[in-house]
Amino acid sequence: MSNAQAVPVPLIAPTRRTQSQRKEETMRKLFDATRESLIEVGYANTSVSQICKRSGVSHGGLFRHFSSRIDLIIAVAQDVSNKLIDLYQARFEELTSAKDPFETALLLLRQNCRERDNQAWFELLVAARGDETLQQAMIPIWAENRARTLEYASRVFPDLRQSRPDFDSFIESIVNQFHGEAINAFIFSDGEADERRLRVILDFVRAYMSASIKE
Amino acid sequence: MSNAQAVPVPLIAPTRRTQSQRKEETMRKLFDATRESLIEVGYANTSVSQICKRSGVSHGGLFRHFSSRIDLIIAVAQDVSNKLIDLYQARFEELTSAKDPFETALLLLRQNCRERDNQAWFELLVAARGDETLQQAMIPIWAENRARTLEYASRVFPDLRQSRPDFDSFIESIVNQFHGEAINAFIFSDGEADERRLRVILDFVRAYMSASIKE
DNA sequence: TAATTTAGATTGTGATCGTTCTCTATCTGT
DNA sequence: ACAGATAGAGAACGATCACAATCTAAATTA
Repeated sequence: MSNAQAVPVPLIAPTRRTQSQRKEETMRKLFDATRESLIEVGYANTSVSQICKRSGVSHGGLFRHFSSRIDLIIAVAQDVSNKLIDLYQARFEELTSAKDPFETALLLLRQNCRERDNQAWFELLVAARGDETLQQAMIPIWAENRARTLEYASRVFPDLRQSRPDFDSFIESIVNQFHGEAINAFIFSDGEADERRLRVILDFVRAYMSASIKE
Repeated sequence: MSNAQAVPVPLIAPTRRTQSQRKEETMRKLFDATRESLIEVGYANTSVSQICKRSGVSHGGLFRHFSSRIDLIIAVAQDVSNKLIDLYQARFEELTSAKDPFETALLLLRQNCRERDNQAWFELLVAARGDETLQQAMIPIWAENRARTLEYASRVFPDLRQSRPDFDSFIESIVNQFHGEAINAFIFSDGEADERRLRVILDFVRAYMSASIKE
């Protein structure tokens, strides 16, 4: 006992944080763990225990901040949507200075739809069918996601958006195509077939553009 | 007790059936109940109890014919795929005598993607990500579904298929678009926006056709 | 018709589900 | 420094999960 208590500094750093810091940090852990769980094991296997195990947060910790599992899921849906929108924005902002904006835009759009977080997004879209509460909560989140996507697209091609009343439908049909491709990729992905389809769609885009110039 | 046993005919018809008839009938009940459950309450809620309740078959009856829940799910996946393919075929066979085959084909294709069974199909596609066994089983089923779809499309437009090497990619990109539309419809459906997109795609199809004639 | 096999119903089992409860640790206002 | 409030840990709850074991009904074979 000669040198005991000589240095009272605890080995585990106390890391003094405010209550709101503590709260936000564990909520962030829960968000990340839930999103990862949705991506890796799917909605059906994203249980409370699964989330707690991945986040390192206890059941008690989880239910302090969320009154139910579905409440957390909904919060994660909003978070995932925000992340995806931010990615859209960041990439499309770069795009304004691209050489071949049409092809580059198409590639970036596809890249976004193949994003890791997009898998969580699809899990939530499909799961919403089976859960009335989730579905109701998803409607505004989904609407915002859709609107912001169109917003950035029209920011890249302002003239086109001006001259063509069907511009939004045009963009959405392309996005839908990549979404369908992403769903099928859940089962099997054929890179070459993807490339061939991209060329077909690029023809489609160019035809749409040239038709616009004609008018 | 005067007239008791006078007529030994049981009130509940005995309906004498062979063993294989009995077997097939309950398996059909299980298939239908599972498909309906997938559509109505989603994959996450399609439990063994749920299936038994809907089909009127007991747990014991279910596990006599399927060694596990996932075995039944896989069999249902094959069944749903077959139903969808049969629908494709039936509708496209009618199509060969249509006036405006392009627009009619597009409408029928969209109709197929909006089919009730297609919701079960998407549930299975997405759920397969979270279940290695299901995913492995889905690969050949999915591949067959994809191949047969292309087969019927090329049967309707044999000349186009001949002259254009990218015909398959062309068809698949359109199918993908409708699939993406169907996924979004899980949350919210905007009929007018769907119509506007259909017109855009119809322009796309016509452009593809006229480009073909040019060559 | 008797023996055997197959179909199907019922009940039970251990694991896991979402949620609640109790208790301790940490932070905040005084 | 002390009291009150908030954050988080962990055990326990009833319900439900996939599945197994046991048993009865029906069809087949002899």
